[in-house]
Amino acid sequence: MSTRRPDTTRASTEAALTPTAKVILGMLAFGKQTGYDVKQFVDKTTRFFWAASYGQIYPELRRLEEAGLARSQPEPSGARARTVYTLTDAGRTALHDWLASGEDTAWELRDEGMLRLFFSDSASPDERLAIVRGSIARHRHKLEQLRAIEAGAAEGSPGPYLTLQVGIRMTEATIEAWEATERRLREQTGKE
Amino acid sequence: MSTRRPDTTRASTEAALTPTAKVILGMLAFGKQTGYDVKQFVDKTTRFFWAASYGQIYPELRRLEEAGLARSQPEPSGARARTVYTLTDAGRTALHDWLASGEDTAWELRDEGMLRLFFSDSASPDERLAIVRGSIARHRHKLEQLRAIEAGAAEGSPGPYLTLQVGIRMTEATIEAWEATERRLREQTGKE
DNA sequence: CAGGTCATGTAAAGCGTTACATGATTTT
DNA sequence: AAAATCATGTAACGCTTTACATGACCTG
Repeated sequence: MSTRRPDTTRASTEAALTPTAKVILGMLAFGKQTGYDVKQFVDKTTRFFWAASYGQIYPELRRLEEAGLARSQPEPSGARARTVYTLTDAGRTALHDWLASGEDTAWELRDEGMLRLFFSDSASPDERLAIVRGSIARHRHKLEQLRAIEAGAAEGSPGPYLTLQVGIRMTEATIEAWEATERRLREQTGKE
Repeated sequence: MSTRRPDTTRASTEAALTPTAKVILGMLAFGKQTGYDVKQFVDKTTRFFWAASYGQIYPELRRLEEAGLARSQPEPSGARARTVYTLTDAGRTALHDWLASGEDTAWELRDEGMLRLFFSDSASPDERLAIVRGSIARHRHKLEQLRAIEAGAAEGSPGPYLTLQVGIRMTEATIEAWEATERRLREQTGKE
């Protein structure tokens, strides 16, 4: 098995998955059924590193069906409309191909706290300290949320569990990095 | 009823700064002069936590001037067009207000490696390991880039320097977190 | 004189959130 | 009976990248 690049020849006729398609495919494989379902679970789990909104999810579900990666069937609960989605074989393949292809792994961070610190020469020492403390507070809050998930997380499925562990360690370390900065600033200025 | 946005209340008439406005204001305060200049420096420094493209920068510079936060003057170098921007007092104030306001500190991460790990129950153990190793490789590469910046970074201006330190520590810890996951997987499967 | 850098910009497309709108069902 | 949750969707808007287009200046 050589390192097969996405050949234009055959088999790769499929358009690349959109970002939201990736979560949805995964969530459907995970047993999630409706758009609502997917959204709830995203908000409980992946949101820290991969968010999605209804405005993306519902249209994308339809697109996935058009593309033959998912199949929908109406399963109303009483008189309440409800559409259940399942992966097709093509969908399962697409998910697997994406998981197995190490290509173009997106990584993107938008951290306003870091941007503020970067420009903090335009602020007073006290304001700089406030920026640092603000970041610490926010990351601590995030850590609490992650730990809350941890508490209720069965170790049953390794994927989510391992991911949570990485997220927790990353966040702990981020807090430490910011705390080190705080210490540095306090030492320099001798401030409280 | 009209969608009332918090505008016409005098005291803080200024519309909120767009994301790109924040980098630009900071960069101008930092002594950067042209759009090109701003872009080069962003790519060398903040890009890891706050990116910006020409397609945003040039229009935003004009908007900032319209809003009275920046002033432009043509300073061609020879026959080559060149527009130099400077902060106005209002611009300096806006920058400072943003730095000092702890409100709504955006933090957003998009990490495809984590998403893959999350869904890796749909992959084989070997593929899961490959996902983890891919993440490690990518973060190591980023760390190298950060260290390269560090080498050439004068400690002169504390803001950028402190930010770089935070970034380096964060990245180191992220690598460790992923390596711990790799170890865990190797222990479980007894794989190479 | 070729290739790199300086310098400016635009158009189209993609991605994403927010806010709105609707109504059924379940829980308190 | 009210409030929360389940469930689906759209329209408007905002942000961002990508790809294109142009041309001057500098360095080897």
